[in-house]
Amino acid sequence: MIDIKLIRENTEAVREAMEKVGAEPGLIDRAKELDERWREKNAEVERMRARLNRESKKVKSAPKDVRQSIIDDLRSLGDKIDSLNAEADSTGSELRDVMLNIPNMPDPDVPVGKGEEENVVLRTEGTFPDFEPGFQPRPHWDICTELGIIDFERGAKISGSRFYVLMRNGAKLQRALISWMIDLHVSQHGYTEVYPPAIVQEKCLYGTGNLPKFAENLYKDAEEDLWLIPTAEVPLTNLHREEILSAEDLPLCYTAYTPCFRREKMKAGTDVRGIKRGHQFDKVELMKYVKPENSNAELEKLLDNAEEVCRRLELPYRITQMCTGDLSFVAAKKYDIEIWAAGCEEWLEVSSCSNFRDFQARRAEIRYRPAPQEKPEYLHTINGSGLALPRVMIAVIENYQQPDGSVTVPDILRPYMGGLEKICET
RNA sequence: GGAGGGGUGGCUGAGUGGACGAAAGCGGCGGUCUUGAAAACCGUUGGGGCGCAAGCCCCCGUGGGUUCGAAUCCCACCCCCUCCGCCA
Repeated sequence: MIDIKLIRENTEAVREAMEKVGAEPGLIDRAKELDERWREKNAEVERMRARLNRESKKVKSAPKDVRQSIIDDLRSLGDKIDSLNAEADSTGSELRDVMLNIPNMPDPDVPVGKGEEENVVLRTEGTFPDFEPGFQPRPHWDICTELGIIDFERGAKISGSRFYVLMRNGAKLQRALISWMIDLHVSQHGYTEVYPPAIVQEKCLYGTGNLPKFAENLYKDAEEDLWLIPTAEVPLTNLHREEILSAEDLPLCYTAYTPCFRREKMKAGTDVRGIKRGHQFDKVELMKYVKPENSNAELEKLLDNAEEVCRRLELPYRITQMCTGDLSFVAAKKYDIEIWAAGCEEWLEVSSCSNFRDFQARRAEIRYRPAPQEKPEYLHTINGSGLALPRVMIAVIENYQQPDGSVTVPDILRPYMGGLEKICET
């Protein structure tokens, strides 16, 4: 949530920001109006309640003969308060509903643009694979089926479309990547390893901003208030929900491996081949709780930590910055890391690194105390993948493929693969 | 899933209808004393909302209810602990 005070006091600036991200402009006017109405009603309720409290204290010592009439008066005052308070409450919850649907404000340095096509490629890194002249690199679904390390048909048989089964060295490669990435972030970048629940309560998803707007992308338990996480960002951000942290605890840096579940309902029909976009996938996530004044720098560091995975795997990648029109609902600034996959000839998004500023912190009530005795303030949250497994697998398999159909194991992963140098048909 | 016990401020823990946003102790912060530190002593110390301010309102697991008035009484739910059952 953005600060309601911004809407009250800087209405025009908020309107401009909403224009840039392509949000419905009426939301701001609606919020402003509801806020004014709520404050009026609430102030009235509080004035009446003050009177009720004051008079109630007198009842005990009131002379017997007037006592009953005072009580009668107060009872009717109480009834009035109840009904006016109900109005105030419903206005308040209407306001909250509107606020929950207002997206974050973009940072001033985010390029203005309407959509995906106006994102900016900041830089391209690494070297592209050097295949023999005349060799046409193949897509991973062909390579992996032939090697017997991914079984698409049986995945569909068990669970339907957009599911697959990793087999043998395919499963092992994923496991190696997970372990190696976590080790890298813990030992080289100073993150704390976490294994959180992959099923969470609804309020967690409000905290991160997945709800109320994006329910159609999520799986949920039909009977209980429990939802499958679409990313580890959800449990990691809720780890400190409704807490007040002390300044010296910050930054808190977490890394977690979890499965992720997405209904992908909106994307039906696209990317159905291969393992690029499944309903279930695995991810190693990076997440930070930081002081507001450090969030710019911390985002750059997190991006660099995620990039380190690409560098050490020696994969070609590029960094793009999202324009205002392609920012997520919650992000104030966002970079994507995309790895080049030589077989399907695509830049694959393997990480989105975002600064949410206090947007999620406000929703999830995560604060910190700048100094002892000082008032708590909302902190900033930052998050990015480090990295998403299936797409890194695609890139490794397609970029390290050999003309004989085998796949060379990147040097850095060999210790995690029992020394295996090459994945061959088995 | 069944039975019993319990959820109060950073922590321990009192509080069974009005003077309680809450005793006391510990911890934290500030000060006195001291060359410095410790001890001792004094003061201070939860969160939120509205308001220029004075101030007012709300919060004792959560949500309802009773009452002029609820931390305190009633109902429902949640969580934790112990025992039994089941189970990877």
